[in-house]
Amino acid sequence: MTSEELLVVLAAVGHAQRLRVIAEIAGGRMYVSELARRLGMSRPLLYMHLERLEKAGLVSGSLELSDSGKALKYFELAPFDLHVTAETIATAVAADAPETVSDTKGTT
Amino acid sequence: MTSEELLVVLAAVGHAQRLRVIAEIAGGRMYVSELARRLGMSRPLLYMHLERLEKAGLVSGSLELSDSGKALKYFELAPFDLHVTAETIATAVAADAPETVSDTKGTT
DNA sequence: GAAGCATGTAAGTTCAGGCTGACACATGGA
DNA sequence: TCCATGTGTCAGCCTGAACTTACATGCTTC
Repeated sequence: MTSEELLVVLAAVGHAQRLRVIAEIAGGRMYVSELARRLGMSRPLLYMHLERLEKAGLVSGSLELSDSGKALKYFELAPFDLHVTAETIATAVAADAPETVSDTKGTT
Repeated sequence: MTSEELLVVLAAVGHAQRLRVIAEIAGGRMYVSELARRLGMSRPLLYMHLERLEKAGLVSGSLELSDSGKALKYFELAPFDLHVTAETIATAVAADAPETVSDTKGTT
């Protein structure tokens, strides 16, 4: 895992609102408008956060038709298990910068 | 663990530069100026990041006197092991908001 | 057709965090 | 004394993220 990939997830999860979003849909899938009402935030804003969470692979959304024929966008948690230690981070950063500067080998 | 505490750590670790800082001192303790040179960033900036990491409990610094009598501020990793799952988050957020709105119990 | 509720998106604004440059101060050595 | 190197802090700029308002669109139901 590169540091960039790790960073996307960490940055995604490192925000109060997004933590609330995760906590909310941890209780079950929900469509956007409903979720926005529950969390007391505007839909456009929620959209942004959901987008970010989705890009990080933490949630996944799917557009579905309700009985009444209305289109509802449901979001649910994607199972994730992030283990963060100094080693994890060091490894990720190392993977990100392949060229060991201190080394004289010019394996370019 | 409240969501705030969790957030401090996650936000601290959710930044490229700070990941690099952690990765760097994962290889051993180092004083600020040296660290700044290695990472190629200004000391004031590094200070800010170190402060944030320290507040999150990820690193710890100590001012020491070198042989030459110069004061050096050494930073080293604080052992940490962060496990992030939907449950972790949900629990933290729940701990943050003690009043269960949907519940009628007034166990305040 | 108007009202209600849903998805999307495109403005625009505000604000915190990231970052730079310059400073004060201390010490050791030429 | 002057220079190099270290700590520590402050003022200020600037970018990007967060957030709001407003709109277009589609579907039902009255």
